[in-house]
Amino acid sequence: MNNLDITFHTDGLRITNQRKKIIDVLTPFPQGVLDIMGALAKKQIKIDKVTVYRTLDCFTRLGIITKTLFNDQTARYELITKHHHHHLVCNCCGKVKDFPFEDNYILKKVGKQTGFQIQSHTLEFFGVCGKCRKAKI
Amino acid sequence: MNNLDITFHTDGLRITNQRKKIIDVLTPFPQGVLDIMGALAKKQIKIDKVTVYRTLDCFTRLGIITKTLFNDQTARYELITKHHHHHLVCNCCGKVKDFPFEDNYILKKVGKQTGFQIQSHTLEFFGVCGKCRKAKI
DNA sequence: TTAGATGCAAAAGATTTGCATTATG
DNA sequence: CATAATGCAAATCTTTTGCATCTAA
Repeated sequence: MNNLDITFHTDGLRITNQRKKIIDVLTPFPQGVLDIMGALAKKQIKIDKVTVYRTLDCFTRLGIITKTLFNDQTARYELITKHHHHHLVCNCCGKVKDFPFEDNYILKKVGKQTGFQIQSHTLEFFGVCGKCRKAKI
Repeated sequence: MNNLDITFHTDGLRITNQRKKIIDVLTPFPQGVLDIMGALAKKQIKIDKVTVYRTLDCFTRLGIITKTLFNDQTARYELITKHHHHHLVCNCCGKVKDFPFEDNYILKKVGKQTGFQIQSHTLEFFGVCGKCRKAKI
């Protein structure tokens, strides 16, 4: 019995073929539902979009992945890693870069100052990447 | 001639009645399109939703307001103030609190480390506010 | 066997587009 | 008067819901 089993079964959840396939294509890098469907398609796997949405919601509630809204109004999902990081999104080519940022300090500070019990936060940077800047000159 | 005129006219934009009314109800506090429509309705002002969207987009491109996506998948707009701040959103009652955070240092650091030219960033905290926490006990 | 999961169709909700009309500069 | 802005209808896009069927435990 591995960690995944334990996490799932405590909530009466089931490990299905679809869930296994979806977790296989998830990464510690933010992907939209279309990205995920595409990754599945590449492997000749066909899973209904609704199932993908429901699975991602399930994984999010279990704390396996995080959901972040990007500026293009779509949600991105990524596996949670020990080292929490944030993102830089290029407004020009859409490339996404990780940016490690130690935010424990600020999270504690915010909680103390405001009385809020912080459940999640988002920190995203948007701009133009080096390559696109050069291309414009 | 005030600053608003200059900003507008350099782009061949026009100051219309609708734009004046909309700017009147904008605040240095994030509002969704429905909030804005509501604020207008309270003043007996009827402006088409599409016009509101187009106006907000125009103001955003002019740098008068910022657009941020909240966890409920809708965009919020707020007047840009000298003192940039971030938000705490209560997942329970929806209340939004400001949280001042000096981020010049981190912005510069991110730009240097990654070669990105940062254009905007979002930092939002989501959790449960003090009142809702007490209410749950 | 039985409740949770899936897939299809359809709904919902936010935002965008097309186009004829209006009004600013 | 030229053209930017508006309003209406309809389209688009992402995400959610309902429901019959399937399947993991």
